Amino acid sequence: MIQDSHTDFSLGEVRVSMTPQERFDEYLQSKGKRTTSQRRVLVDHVFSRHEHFDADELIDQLNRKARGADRVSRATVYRALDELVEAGLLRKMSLGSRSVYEHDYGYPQHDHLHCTECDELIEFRSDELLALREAVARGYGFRVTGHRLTISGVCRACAEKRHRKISPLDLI
Amino acid sequence: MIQDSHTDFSLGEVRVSMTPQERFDEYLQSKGKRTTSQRRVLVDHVFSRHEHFDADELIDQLNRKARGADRVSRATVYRALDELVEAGLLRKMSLGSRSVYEHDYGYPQHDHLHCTECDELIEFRSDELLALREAVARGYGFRVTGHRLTISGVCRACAEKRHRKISPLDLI
DNA sequence: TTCGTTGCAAAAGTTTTGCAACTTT
DNA sequence: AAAGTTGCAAAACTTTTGCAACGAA
Repeated sequence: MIQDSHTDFSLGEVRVSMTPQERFDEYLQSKGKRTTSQRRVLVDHVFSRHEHFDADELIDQLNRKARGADRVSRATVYRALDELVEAGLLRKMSLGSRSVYEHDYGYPQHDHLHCTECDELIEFRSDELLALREAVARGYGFRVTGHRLTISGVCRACAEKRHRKISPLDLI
Repeated sequence: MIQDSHTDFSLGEVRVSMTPQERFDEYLQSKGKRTTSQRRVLVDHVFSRHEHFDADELIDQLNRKARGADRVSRATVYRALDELVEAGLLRKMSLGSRSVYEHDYGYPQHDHLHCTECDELIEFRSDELLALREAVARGYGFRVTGHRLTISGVCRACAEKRHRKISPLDLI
């Protein structure tokens, strides 16, 4: 996970010159905040996989992993997630009642297909969309800082599951 | 607000042949539900203006309007909002901690520019986006049912406000 | 009369916060 | 030592729900 900082570091596709840990430390320093074992454990865990997660899942995973000395409390997780978002390491989105987080640092800009049956999030990239958002914004004198597109529907797997359950005759 | 049902009814741009009230009644009937004074008051109020609103705002407005006999309780407002969404009259989105609602029935498909300073929502339409979403989905064998795009940034008014406060010299 | 509806208050679910004890710098 | 951080429990918020009284069909 942690590498010599002179080497480029790859998470997904974008190459960056610091590990998430290093980048977070930098953020903390710049804010007069401190590097603690809780923050280290949390960042390490969050960037060891590239899945979407919510606060509750993260809390569970951390508790299962480290029941001992460096447990991270619920409150601390929420506080750290806010910091990671502010530091630009994570992106937050609301997908249901809970907020969902995903990697931002070292990960390319993308949007999502959201399957409303199984809740899976499929990522996709579209440069056209970036052009479109600029074109729209220009028309309103709007200064864009970002966007979020979620296309909802049914993923291939769930569509197939349905077909197996519903006989073709039922569809007439 | 209420018109002869043989006349077309216009809310925004799309012409429909029933008032929201009529359409809601139809939905209620089809579900074996009943037309009550609370539901009438609520639908009437919601479709008397074309703004985005959340449950709390709506409850306040209704209480201010009708303090007397046909008050609508908090619980009933939440229950009715769910029904209006299911009936296709309203669309629900989560923009912060609260859910925000907007007209769906009789109103054209659109997306939003969201100003992060003043929270204003500016609506826009883009046919290109509809094409884009189909193209993307096709690539994943995904069956689209809808989408939501929110472009965030700073609206013209807020950008100007900033300029007035910050002298050009500060920007160097 | 039957059965859906309402209002209330309590409950639920997620996130935030006050505070005393504890760590990092 | 000074100042930020943690964990806990309580609080804050939004939304949902059980239930008895009420109202529509």
